[in-house]
Amino acid sequence: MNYWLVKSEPSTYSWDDLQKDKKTTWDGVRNYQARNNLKEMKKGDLLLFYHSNEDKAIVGIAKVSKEQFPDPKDKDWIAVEIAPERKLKTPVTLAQAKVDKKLSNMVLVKSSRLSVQPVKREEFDWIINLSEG
DNA sequence: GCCAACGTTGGC
DNA sequence: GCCAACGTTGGC
Repeated sequence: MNYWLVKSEPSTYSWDDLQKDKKTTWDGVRNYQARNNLKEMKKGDLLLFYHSNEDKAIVGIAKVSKEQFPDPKDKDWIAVEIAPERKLKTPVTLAQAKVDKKLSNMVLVKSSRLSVQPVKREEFDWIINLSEG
């Protein structure tokens, strides 16, 4: 079981949109590193759902409901399907992650532009702990 | 809205 | 294959 983080601008597609839709095709990724991460995703893997720009916070947990398939908009790229797992009780902000010793090595902090990134199990668990104690 | 950081493109 | 130019992302 692996853990990931995906980013979305809430004005484009928010956590609430995902909860409303019950599932969504995570397509439109046009970056090789991000694509490689998409390829690694297995059904049942958990994803942190991060709101960039407006919130700059991890707001929910989603899971991979369908493994890689061709991006419907461009067959040279791939997509996965994700479904909401649950909303975090309190969002964990980027500012929190930056100052937290356990999270300061996260890809989110180190390489902020990557839109699909791996998360370590310890990081994932600690984020849940920060959010829900 | 600005701009730094980074990835991609294309001329050589 | 190098690297300058360019476009995009995303924090501030």
